[in-house]
Amino acid sequence: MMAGMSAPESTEDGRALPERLLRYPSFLMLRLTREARRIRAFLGDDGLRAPHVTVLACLADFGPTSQKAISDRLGIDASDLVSLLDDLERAGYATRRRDDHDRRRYTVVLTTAGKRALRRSMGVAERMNDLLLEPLRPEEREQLHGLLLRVFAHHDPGRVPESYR
Amino acid sequence: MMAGMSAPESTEDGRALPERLLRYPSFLMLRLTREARRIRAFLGDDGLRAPHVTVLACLADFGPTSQKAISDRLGIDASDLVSLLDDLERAGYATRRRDDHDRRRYTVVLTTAGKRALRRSMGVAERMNDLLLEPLRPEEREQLHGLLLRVFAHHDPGRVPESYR
DNA sequence: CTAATCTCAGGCTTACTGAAATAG
DNA sequence: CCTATTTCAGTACGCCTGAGATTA
Repeated sequence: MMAGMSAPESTEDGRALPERLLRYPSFLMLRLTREARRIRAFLGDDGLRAPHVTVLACLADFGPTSQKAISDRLGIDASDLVSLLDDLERAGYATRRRDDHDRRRYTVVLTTAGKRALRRSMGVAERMNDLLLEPLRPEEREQLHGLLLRVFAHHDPGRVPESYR
Repeated sequence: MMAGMSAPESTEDGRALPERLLRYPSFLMLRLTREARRIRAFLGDDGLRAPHVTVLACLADFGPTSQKAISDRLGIDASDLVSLLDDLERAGYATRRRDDHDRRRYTVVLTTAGKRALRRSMGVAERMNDLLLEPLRPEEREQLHGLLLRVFAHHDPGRVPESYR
């Protein structure tokens, strides 16, 4: 029938979200993580997703470690870590070596190619961050970051190193 | 062998995350949405998850609408909406009525029980918000909310009604 | 014998794609 | 004939549980 029948909202805008939801920072963060994922996909896929990069950063910053130690540090389940490391190993970014002192353990080591991949990924993260926080001035970005960090540190004490506030 | 062998990090703390990741608001938001989910689970499960509540709020604020209109407004895929509405209908919180003017459409209506359920859910959301933002003072919470809202409005123009900044 | 580490199988949620059925 | 709405089937991800295999 008529095309505009279902959209009498030229001013009302049929895309507005319920205000009672917009009031909650947790709701906004949920939607913004969706946006961040979209931006990251747009910037180009190097085959690495967020958890992969997290693991690479862990290996780079804290050196070769067992899978259990990675799991504890990152809060990634040990069983999920298996396939992540399979991916990284297949791509040549990390290797598993048996620990001779405790043969139950593997020692995971970052390769040279892995370091390169991490550097590239951090470049993408930087551009994504710029796009995501585009409307904020530098001091506002710092403000946002500081508030989020305080909230996070409150719920996950120990995950934020002393040196980093 | 020795129990403390794998934890020589009394000061180093084996749970610290890589600083280069903590620098990114998007990383912190990702971890905080995990925390929010945990808090919500802790507060008690009324069987409704976040998307269910979002749909209820949509119906309450904008009245009876077609599934397509809900999908467009909330950015929830139409195919995913099907099972959500199945859940809500089964719980007696919403009903589907054939649209007589366009029999392809259903008109989704919020029931009285649905309004009650929404009120309860918003109560849970309020307590979750309090727990999540515990370390922040009221004016800091307002600051955080304002910053997140501006970022969100920038990426999803039209989703934030004019009346709501 | 008990416990720790790694692995596999599988469930459940969110987000998405493609296609069928019905109706305009 | 082509399009719109709802629905279903199936994929992939993140998060979680439970259990097996190997080793301490």
